[in-house]
Amino acid sequence: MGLPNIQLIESKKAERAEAKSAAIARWPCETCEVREAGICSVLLKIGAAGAGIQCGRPQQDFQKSPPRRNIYDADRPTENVFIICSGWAFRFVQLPDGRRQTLSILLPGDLVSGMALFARKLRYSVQALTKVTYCRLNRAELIGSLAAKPELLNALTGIFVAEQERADEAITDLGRRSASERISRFILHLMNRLAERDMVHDQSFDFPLRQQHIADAVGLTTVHVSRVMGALRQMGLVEIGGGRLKIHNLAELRRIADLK
Amino acid sequence: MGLPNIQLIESKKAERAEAKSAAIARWPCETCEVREAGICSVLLKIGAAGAGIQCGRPQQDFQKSPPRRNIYDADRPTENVFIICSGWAFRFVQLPDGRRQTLSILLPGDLVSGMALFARKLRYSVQALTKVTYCRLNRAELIGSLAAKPELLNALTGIFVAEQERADEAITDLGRRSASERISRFILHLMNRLAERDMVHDQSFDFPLRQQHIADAVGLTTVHVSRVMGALRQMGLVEIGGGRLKIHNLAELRRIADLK
DNA sequence: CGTTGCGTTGAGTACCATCAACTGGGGTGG
DNA sequence: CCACCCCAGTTGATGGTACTCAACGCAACG
Repeated sequence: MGLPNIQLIESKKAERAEAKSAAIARWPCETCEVREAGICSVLLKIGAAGAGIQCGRPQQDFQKSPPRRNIYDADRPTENVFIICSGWAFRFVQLPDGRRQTLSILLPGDLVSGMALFARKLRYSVQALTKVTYCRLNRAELIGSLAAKPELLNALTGIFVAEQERADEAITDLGRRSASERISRFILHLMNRLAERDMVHDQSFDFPLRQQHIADAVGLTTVHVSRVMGALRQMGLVEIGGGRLKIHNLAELRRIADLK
Repeated sequence: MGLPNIQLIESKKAERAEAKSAAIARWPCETCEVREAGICSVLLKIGAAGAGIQCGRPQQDFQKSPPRRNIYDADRPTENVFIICSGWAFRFVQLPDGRRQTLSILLPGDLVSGMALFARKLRYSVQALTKVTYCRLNRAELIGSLAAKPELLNALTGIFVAEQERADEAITDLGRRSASERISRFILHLMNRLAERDMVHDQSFDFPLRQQHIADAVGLTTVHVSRVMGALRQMGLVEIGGGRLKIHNLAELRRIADLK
């Protein structure tokens, strides 16, 4: 009784493994590490229910981008909505004279922006910061399934509210806070979002940003970012290197950031 | 044939006038000057159709506020959503140390904020800037009628997108633009919004803002606002007085504002 | 006629930008 | 292997924008 059963189990395992690797090719969501984050969990649930999103059109709907390439250019009409699957990206505006402001950093599981659902053209561009894989969804299709799927509507309103609150916070930071406040808040905010994705361990996390990216996000110059970050490092609050950031003195960093 | 008819007409006129003044007491929307602006037109259409919004519960749902009083205090739970009927208001955050940032100026016809629909507590406060009348709608009721009323959903998504775009613009302004750019953009943006309400004539419009309000909106101090506005005045671009602002050189102001 | 709120102006300063030089690491090609 | 370059970051010097503190004018108001 022993051996045959074991063989059976092994062969089933192999079957499943095969099925899985086939699925990987067709459907990266199956193995996605952040599939429970953000809007994806809802989309997958709906997709599983059979009716809803046609996320499964395979080759076209999952894209890759190398670092520093624009995923979307401002004001270009598109029928797609983007979700970041892996890697980091950011959404930004560039003024004619070259000044640049990034509006938000996009992490795995993030919808590029809620308003992308309801507008064919966006005022900002989206650029890959690391190697990025992202998912393109058809806007009209998504909106169509919105009326019939209250969970989706709920998830979206949640995303809208969060985005708007974050925007209000950014306005306050840029309007009224000093450079060191802005930078330490930026770091802590990033850590919180990564922690939600279980991407922080031992107060240390991946940090692929150049100082230029930080500067564009907090409205400063790279030179000044260098000075402030240097000070934070010298005070023993953070340590940066090898594409990672580690926080050594969270309490003090939070104090500087004027948090809680 | 002549006289009797005229009397009839006159008496009907009187009837209608009576009915109208009764309606004013119960339902200020009837005579609202901005009833076609923003979300109100949709709400009124739905209300007229009979089923939807119970905007007509009279005495409780229309409120007045004197200047400088908070209509809503940050983080206080509420079941209401606000719409500004007349007068100016603004939504702002106040940091513990007293620094203040206004997030948006609210004009007649404005929904206080789209996210107010989906959150019981808001991170910002709302304050009357002039004498204000505003309408309180029940949040749950409004959301309830949302599924059944696609026009309402459309209007709301439009408002969401506009708010988010405005927020992105504010982030860019505060992060990357100089004081004079910010102030001239602020003025021009305000003029555009007032023009949509037909409240601009001869490039002149009501301007009840103190320099403190401008400073809080554009992230500067009152002293610096005074200097920059003084310069704009001295260059002959604008004229301020008697609670009104008049633009004398639109082209040059737009140039300074880096618009178009 | 004192008070209060708002705007203006001046002097001095802090913060952050700008310009420029220099370092160190990583890749590339000779 | 080394020379070279490029990129990111650092550091210094200098300057400008905007802040702080303070005084004053002015109009509205009780």
